[in-house]
Amino acid sequence: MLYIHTAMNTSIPRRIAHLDMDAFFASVELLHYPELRGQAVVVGGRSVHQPVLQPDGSHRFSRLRDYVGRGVVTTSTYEARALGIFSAMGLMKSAQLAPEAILLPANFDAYRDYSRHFKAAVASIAPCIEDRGIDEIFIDLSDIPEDSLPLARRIKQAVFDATGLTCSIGITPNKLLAKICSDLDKPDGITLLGRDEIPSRIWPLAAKKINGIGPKANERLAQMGIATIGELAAAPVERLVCYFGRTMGTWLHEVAHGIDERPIKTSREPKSISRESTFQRDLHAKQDRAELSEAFTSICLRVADDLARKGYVARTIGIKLRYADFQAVTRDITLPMPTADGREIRQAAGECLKRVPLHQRIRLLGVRASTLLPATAIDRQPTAFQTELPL
DNA sequence: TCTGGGGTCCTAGGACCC
DNA sequence: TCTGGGGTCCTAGGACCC
Repeated sequence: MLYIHTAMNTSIPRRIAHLDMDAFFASVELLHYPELRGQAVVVGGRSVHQPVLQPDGSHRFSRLRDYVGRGVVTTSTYEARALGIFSAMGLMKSAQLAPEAILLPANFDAYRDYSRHFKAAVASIAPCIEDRGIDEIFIDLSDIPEDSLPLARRIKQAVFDATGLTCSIGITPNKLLAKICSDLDKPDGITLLGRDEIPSRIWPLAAKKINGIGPKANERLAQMGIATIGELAAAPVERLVCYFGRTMGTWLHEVAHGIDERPIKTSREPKSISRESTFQRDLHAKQDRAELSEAFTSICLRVADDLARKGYVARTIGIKLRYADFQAVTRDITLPMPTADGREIRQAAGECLKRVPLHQRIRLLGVRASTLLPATAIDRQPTAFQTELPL
């Protein structure tokens, strides 16, 4: 029962790795600015704080205390984390904790480049890879005849040779445990774990270490007197179902026992493509109408551009607003025919906007395209549903 | 001076159909 | 006269992740 069916339909235990780049964005920046090594460095904010090249060839860097605006921390070096600065923290708040920390703007083109390189390096050793974003991957090592420790070392070396960057790897029987384990010995670590070690090494960990248990679920667990994964494992499944519903309750019970049979997905189709923008100041629908309208159109055109570049058309167009009080609302509309056209997207998004209250000032505006189809599959005929409609 | 941007998945109610 | 039941689509909101 501890085994899963592989593609060959034989029951062998899987060997799944999770690889996580160490402080990825910040580490890429340190490759470009090695003089910052050992310092508290923060990546984030709007790109108005580029380092300035001095006449003597050195760089003048912005400090956190100089930042003004609505940015958040994207990544920070381990030195900055030691000062209490973590991802998603407001920059203005982090400036209070570490005013002298160096602030660098995010350079996503460079990170994407390094991302491709580290993934290619891993693929040269282990090709069965699931993308988990720019800085992490799952790898199915089941079919590779090499012991886990030397294999992990070889993968880490390949990543370092290709990028100059370190990563941390967890190797376990499934994705859930691998994700937990890659975080246990960071940075530059390797963690191997077998099923028999779940009680001793997983159960003492906080429940929120499980991917999928966020702040809300953690708070509800705390109300039940559950803080660790072990306490979650000891809870009767009926009690969890009672608190969280059937789906979430049974899932919590399973993951606490280290059960996770999700396969490695080596490719997937996108479900939605979206763009959003937080304004530097909150805008009013009437007083700032021109500014708002221009931003709205620009966002729609960017979505259209993204659709075209990626080769998709969308049947559903939606908007997202965040008001000054941070409350968010969404509206969407499904079109009779899929589109990737900027004007049609702007038109549909405009219809959505009419259905939203606009007395409060607006902090954020976003546009989303969903129900995607490959552009090649479409000759812009009405869908079957439409053609069958009686006149 | 709080709180980015790009995603996925789940829930839930109503419409609509058989 | 207390009036099914299941399936799918559409819409809105929210939790969560990187």
